Parts: sequence; C-alpha cells; structure tokens
Amino acid sequence: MDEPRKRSRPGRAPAPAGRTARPRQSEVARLAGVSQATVSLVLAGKKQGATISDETRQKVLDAARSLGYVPDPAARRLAAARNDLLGVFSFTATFPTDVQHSYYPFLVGVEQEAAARGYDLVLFTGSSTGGAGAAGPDALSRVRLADGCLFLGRHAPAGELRRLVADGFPVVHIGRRDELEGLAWVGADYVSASREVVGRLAALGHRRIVLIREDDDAPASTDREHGFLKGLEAAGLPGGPAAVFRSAAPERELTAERLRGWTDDGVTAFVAEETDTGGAWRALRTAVRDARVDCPSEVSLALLGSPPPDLADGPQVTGFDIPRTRLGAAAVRLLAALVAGEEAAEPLVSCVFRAGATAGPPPAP
Amino acid sequence: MDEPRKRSRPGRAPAPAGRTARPRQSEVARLAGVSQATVSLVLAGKKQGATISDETRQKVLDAARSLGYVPDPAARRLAAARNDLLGVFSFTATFPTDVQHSYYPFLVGVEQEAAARGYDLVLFTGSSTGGAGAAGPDALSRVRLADGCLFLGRHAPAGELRRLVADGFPVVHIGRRDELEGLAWVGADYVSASREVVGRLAALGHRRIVLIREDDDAPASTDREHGFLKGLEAAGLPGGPAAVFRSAAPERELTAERLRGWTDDGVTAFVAEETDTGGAWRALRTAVRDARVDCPSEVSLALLGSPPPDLADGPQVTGFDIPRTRLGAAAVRLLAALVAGEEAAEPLVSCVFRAGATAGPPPAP
DNA sequence: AGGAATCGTTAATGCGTATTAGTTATGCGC
DNA sequence: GCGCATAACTAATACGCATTAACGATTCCT
Repeated sequence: MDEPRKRSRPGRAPAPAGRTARPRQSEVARLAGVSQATVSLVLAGKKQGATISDETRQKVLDAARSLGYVPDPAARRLAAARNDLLGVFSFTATFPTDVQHSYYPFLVGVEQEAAARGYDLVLFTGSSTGGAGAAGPDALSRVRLADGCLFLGRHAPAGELRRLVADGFPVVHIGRRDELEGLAWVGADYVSASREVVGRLAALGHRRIVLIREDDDAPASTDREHGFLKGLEAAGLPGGPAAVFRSAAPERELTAERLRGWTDDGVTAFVAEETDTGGAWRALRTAVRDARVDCPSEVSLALLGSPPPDLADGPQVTGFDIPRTRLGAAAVRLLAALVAGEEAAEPLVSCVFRAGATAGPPPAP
Repeated sequence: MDEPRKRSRPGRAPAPAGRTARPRQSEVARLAGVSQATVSLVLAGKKQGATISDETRQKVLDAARSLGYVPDPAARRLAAARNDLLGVFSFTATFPTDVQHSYYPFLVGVEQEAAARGYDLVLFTGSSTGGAGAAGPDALSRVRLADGCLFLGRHAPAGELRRLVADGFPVVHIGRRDELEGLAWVGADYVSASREVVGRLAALGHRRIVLIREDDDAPASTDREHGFLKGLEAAGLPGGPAAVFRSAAPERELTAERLRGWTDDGVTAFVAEETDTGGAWRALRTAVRDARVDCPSEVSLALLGSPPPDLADGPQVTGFDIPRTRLGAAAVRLLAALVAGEEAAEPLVSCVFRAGATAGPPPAP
C-alpha cells in the first residue's frame, strides 16, 4: 500500500493552492493495471517495439484518455537528451523599436523552417541590456542551452564564436563569414546574381557597362564586383579596371560630368552595388538626374540588390532581391543538419532577378 | 575509479562525431574537486544557504566558466526549479509573411522587458504548420518547458488554456480574455481612453455627440461604448440609447441622410469605434463626405483607436493610440510575477490620447 | 574536558519519462 | 514431459539538477 497522493516532499516549493496535479504515466499505469514502462511503450506508439498486445494497448489508451494524460515535455526531453530548441542570437535587439532595422525577413524563414522540423526557438535577449546575464566574457555561453544556435549580424564576438565552434557546438551564422575557420554560415549568392544582371543588360544590347561601388572591401562588395566582372567576361564585353568605379568623396566623387564622360564614351548602362546606406545607388541617381540623361531611354541603370526603403517608391528598379526569408530557412536547415551530426550543405542561396523598369535597350547610336 | 567519459549508454543516439558534449554539473564538480551538490548550491547563488566557503565558491565558479557550463533547462524544470525561460505562443505564425499582421509591436515590449529581467524567450512554433507538433490535444503542452507562457491572439484553444491554468502553470494572455475564469491577461484600457476622448470633445464645446459602432459584442466594443457613455455622463451631456448608433447593413446603414438628420438635430461630433476592419470609421468618413459637411469646421470626428493602415495618410485622426509595446512589457511583468508566485497586478494599460486634426470647436450656431 | 552548537560538504533521493535487461507465461517440437 | 524459443510485460536504471538529511571537523560553552 502506498501513500495516496499527498506527496509533500519537504523543501519543495508548495504547489499553488488548489492545484490539481497533472496525471503521470504511473497513474495511468495504475488505472490500467500495468506498469509505467508499459504505458511509456504504448504511448510512444513506435511501430517498432510492437510487442504489446492489442488488449493491453487499448486499456492503456483508454486510461490515458480518461485521465487526460499529457506528457511532461521537460521529462521527455531530459530522458531523450535533447531539447528540440534552436537558439537565435543577435547582438542587437532582435526586435528593435523600428521594424526597418529588424531581422524580421530572416525570422519569417527561420520560424517556418524550425516549425516544420519540430524545433522551437529560443531568443537570447543577450547583449542589449545587462539584465541578469551581464555582459561577461561568457555572455554567449547561455546559448548552449539550445541544441544549436543561429547568429544574426556580424557583431557576434569572434572569440566567443570560435570557442563555441571549437567545442563542437552547432553554430550557423547568417551572412557570409569565412574569416572564421570552421564557422558554418549561409549567405546570398551575390556573385551569380550580379553576373546575371550583367547578362541581362548584355542581352538587351548594352556593350559597355560600368559598375559603381563604394570604397570599402566587405565581402558583399567584393562578391558583387567579382560577379560583375564574370558577367562581362561571359558576354564577351570589355572588363578590366576601367569598368569599375570606386566612388570616394571628395577626390573621386561621382559627378554629372564624370557620368557624361562615360556616356559620351559609349557607356550605355550603369550598375551600382547595394550597401546598407545605399550610397552608390544614391550617387548614381543624383548624377544621372544632374546630367539630364533619361532613364531608361538614354541610359540603363541596375542595382545589385534592393533600393533603400526611402527610395523604394517610383518605378521598380532593375536588379535582384535578396531572399532573406529563404536564407533564414536555409540557415535552419543547415543548423538542423549540424545538430544531427551531418555535414554542412550548400551555404549559398540564390537571389531572384527583378526585371524592373530602369533598364531597357541602349539608345540607337 | 569511474569510466572516463565514454558514456555510451546503449540505445542512446550516438553523439555526433567530434562533438564535445555539453558539460554537466558533475564535470564542473570534478574539475573543481568538489561534489555535484556543491556545484548546484554555488550556482544556485542563493544568499540564503550561505553555507559555502568563499574559496570553494570561487573554485566552482572558475571551473564552471572555464568549461562553459550552462544548466540544462529540461533538467532544471524537472527538478521543480525555474529556468529563466518565458514562452511566447501565438496560434498563428509569430512571424507571418506580412509584417502588418504580425505581433511585432508587442514583441518589442516583450523582448525589452524580458531582457531587463534576465529571461530569455522561447518561441513555440506551434500550430501554424503541422510540422511535428501536429494538432493533438497536447499541442500546448510543450510550453511547460518554460517557466511560464505568454499567449498572443484569441485563437488559443480555450480548453488547453484552461488546462494550463488549472494546473497552476503561469499563463498570461495579451488582450482581454475574461470569459476564461482565472486566466491572467493584460489589455488596453479602452474604457478610460474612450472616456477621455469624449471629455476632450466636450471641452471643445460639443454638446451632442454620437457613437458609431458596429453590430457585434466583442469586449473591445463593449468597453468603448461603456467609456463613451461614462464620458458623456461626466460631462453632463445627454446619453442614453440615442447617443449610440449600431450600424448594420443594410437595414440600419449609416447614410448621408441619417448623418444630416443628426447634424440638423444639433449633433456636432461623431465618434467611431476601431475594429480590425475599420468598418465603423470607414462608414462614418463616407457618410460625412457624401453629406458634404466639412471636418473639422462643421463636424468633429474622433476614432476610438488608430485608423486602419490604408487610411493612415492624410491629416492625423483625433483619437487614441493603443500602446502595444507597453502592453507587451506589461504582459511580461505580470507573467514574471505569476512565476514568482505573486499575485496578479493591474492588467490594464492606458492608451495615449492623440489630438489629431479631425476635431475642433463646434460651429457657431 | 566533555558535550553541544556550528560550519562546510557530501551522499542520497526525487522529478517524469525512455530504454533495456530481465522475468514470467505460453506454445512448440521431439 | 522436458528443454527452448517467443511473446508480453515489468524491474531497473539513466537523464541532469535541486534539495536535504547526515556527517566529519571545528569551535564554543560551562
């Protein structure tokens, strides 16, 4: 005879008054007249260990239903040595006051893919405030509570990241990040996308195309230039340093005069890289307007990415879209693979060409 | 002598190659030369059981840090403790493809407040896709992994919610929801806000004001009407059924004629309730336009909420803003209190009056 | 000086479930 | 009728952590 149900282990926080204890497998077992293990086996429902008689199975199922049994996820996860949690860590707030600055598009994909794979997400509210985790050197160590973790933005401290990677903790970075040996990441395929844009322009009849880029060397910039040059080459067009202009105020500013010079010289199309400020694109638009050349009848313009929000109105810009949602999903897929101990897959996600209205055939000579 | 680390319990999924398992308290203990219990005591950090020497405490902390120890949430939870995780559950996708339909404004507040209190967030990717969780009767049971859970939207199945509440699991619903006995919730104080709007109109000199509402009885509608009537009463203005118009197409539609009837009868201001469709406000604007009365010179208009996004341009509408971000924060505060076993606090968050330009003094008689 | 009170730590136990190694029934062949 | 495989369960154990009773070592008191 065992004590009824009054289990009041001392020291245990007193259960909130009036709280009906949830039924456990052991209670289902008692009601069904079998052992707890049997209940577990039946409820696991695996077709594999089918060594349970139909009669017993039914008794257990009935008992479980009548008691309203629900498994305790904590216990389940503890016993299974996994918790079906994927972390999401962004150095800045994940939900900044301004949606524009948020990772929302990524999160859409992350949530979808995570849900599809049965994972829940842990948002580490790190960094932003020093709440309880403070900003110690082990600030990132809480992420280990998940089975693996996604990092957004390039602000994650390299040292800590390296540590996680070295420990074999599954980590995926959204955005190219290959200076960190062994870090898995997913990124947009700027090379191919840029190359395609050039290809489209060439197909329209353009023979001389110039890339306007800013004067820094982020991977995103380098990739685009690389793709641009490959595109020229593939189309049999003149490449070389003359096809690329690094604008740098004030010495090498993109002025209307300079633009005129190019068009007079036979250049019929311009391509600008996308950056977070949209600097190159802004400069290009301004120069075109000041030079009083019409787009797209006199010059064609294309942007290697999407225009900044404040320039988003007006006719659609020829260029490509970065599939952030798909990137988020790809990141989760990759992370799930790492968690499962598989090898990393293809990290590049292709961008989608956007025809737009700022490019057309070159003017007749 | 115990086996080194090769713990390969049969049946357990083999750890991914090369992956160092997360450190456990027992490993921290070994490194620090103490027992697992001591580690637990030290890491619990309770000032209460201060029966640990500073020297030992330091050894343990160092060991934990150097191993990157992080407690297993499932184990913690199982041992009837807390794990500093708050759940966020929305029946629809938390990050829908369209930001407009998302809970973003709430999440901003939720994240801020959670971070400030040292909680991380678990996003339960429920329902939306049938991924792994399917739609069983225990769909909500996963939330029990967290210390408590926030529910967004009124789609959370009442049965499951009731179950969680009955079991004493801390739950907070964002948005009024008092048909469910014992469910904690936070909501906007529509009564006070509506009352204030009426007060402002009265202060401007309006003596007859009519409320245009839709024909349903959601709490949000009832609250607004209640506040509206209280406002009239406080200002000593005529209330009663005549002051409220339930528009219901087609029998009782809000037509220009009807509007004219009111203005001819001395009504100088109209107030519409906000709904998700914005129906009442749309009808009111249309009627005013068709009746060719000018706003605000001839009639004053106010909206008990914010205009729908597609009507957001033009002059600002007199009314009030629902402080979604603050609501999110308030929800977290309440949830934290419940988790701590305290009693629920004030669930209402006040709205902010928005002066706008659609209301002014009544025309001279 | 002998016993009590105190301090610092550890051994032991439980949380609820999954898994596996038994342990009984039952049926079978010879 | 006696092993022996098979079926149907159950006992035992581990998961990682929190909690507490118990214990050895000091220090304190009278």
